[in-house]
Amino acid sequence: MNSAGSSAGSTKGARTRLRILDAAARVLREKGYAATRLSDIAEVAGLQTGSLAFHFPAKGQLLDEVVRHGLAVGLSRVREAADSLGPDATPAERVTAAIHAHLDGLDDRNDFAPAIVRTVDQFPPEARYRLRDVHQDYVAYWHGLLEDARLAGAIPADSDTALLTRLILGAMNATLGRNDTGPRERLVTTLQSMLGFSGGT
Amino acid sequence: MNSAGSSAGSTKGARTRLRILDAAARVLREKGYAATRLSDIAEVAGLQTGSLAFHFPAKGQLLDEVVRHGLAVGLSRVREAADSLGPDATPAERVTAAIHAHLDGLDDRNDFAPAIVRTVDQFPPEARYRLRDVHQDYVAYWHGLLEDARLAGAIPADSDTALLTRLILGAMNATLGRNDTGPRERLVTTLQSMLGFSGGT
DNA sequence: GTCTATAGTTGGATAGAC
DNA sequence: GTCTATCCAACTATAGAC
Repeated sequence: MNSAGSSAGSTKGARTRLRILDAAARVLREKGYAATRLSDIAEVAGLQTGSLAFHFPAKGQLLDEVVRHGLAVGLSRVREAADSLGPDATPAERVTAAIHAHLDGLDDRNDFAPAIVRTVDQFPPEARYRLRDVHQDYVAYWHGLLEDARLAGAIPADSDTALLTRLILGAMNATLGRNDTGPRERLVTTLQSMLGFSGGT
Repeated sequence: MNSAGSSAGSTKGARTRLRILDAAARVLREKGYAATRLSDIAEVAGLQTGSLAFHFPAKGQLLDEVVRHGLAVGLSRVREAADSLGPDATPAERVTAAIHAHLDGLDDRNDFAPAIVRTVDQFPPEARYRLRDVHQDYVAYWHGLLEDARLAGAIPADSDTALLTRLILGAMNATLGRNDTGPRERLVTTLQSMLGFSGGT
């Protein structure tokens, strides 16, 4: 989820805009919402502070856009990972692929997902309200995956998949920035067992 | 975890200090680290901004103290809940009691635990470093509970309890501020099943 | 489209009266 | 132990040249 930029066919302005978003995600991840200064973003993006105003009217809108962009990219990555398995894949396999994709997004080399996980709760209430739809889209997609798995018998029939969705996302996000979560496979296995997986990697 | 104050036998200064901590926890919970102004804390505590300096030399130290105090109280609550079951209780019962206590702390009527969960990641790096011990104490106590449960056969023998501790704490903390997690009993049951509980409430 | 320069705020810290 | 008053640094936003 790094590199919002580098789309080839864009205008210069569009490319700069994406460079600013990349920079903002990085600063946001490192400093948090209120401590993120436009001057920091400008420096990382290689511009002067005043120049940001041409692309984004205010700090709030810029940071909103980081969340929108990050969640949109994140959802498309997860969706692609689950869908690319082809029509013969089991729901359990799709969930596992989604877990891998989500964990990949949280990787320390990325900026957007870590920035969002660490700082959504710091956004001012009005901003959180504006952004609730994109959040809901992400959660809803996961809920669909788990509900499919439940209906297919991969996880217990009496599972509350809406609740389970919240909890498993919380569990995954709690691994952010920890160096003590061990190897990826062990982590994925543990998450599967938390979901009540029976068979079917 | 509200009300750091109201200890009877304290001096006036000590009581004021606790009133300031209560106020700081509330503001911190609502606004996040950097957006928390000393003037807000002072207003909630019923003092003038300048008066805070008498009790805490700087904003950073005041907010550090919120985390220390909150985690110390939280740990003692969890410990008490698990220990008060008496010597005949099973490890699984102790874990369940601890889950209840942790969830109680996250309740919206409290300030300290929600403030800490929402904002630790916003503290400046030096502060997080200073606070790592108190965090570690909390996590270590939970790890001990889960390891006891594992050895007693209440959760699968091949569980990585260190990892499981991180994940289950993350799952519980992810319920903070959500209104859609349903009734408490369902939540606890789901968490138990995520731990791989077999029998023994 | 990006720069420099500045206006206008805000907020943490401090000094000294009471 | 708390108040008032003030200083000073930091930062967003904007205006206007290039």
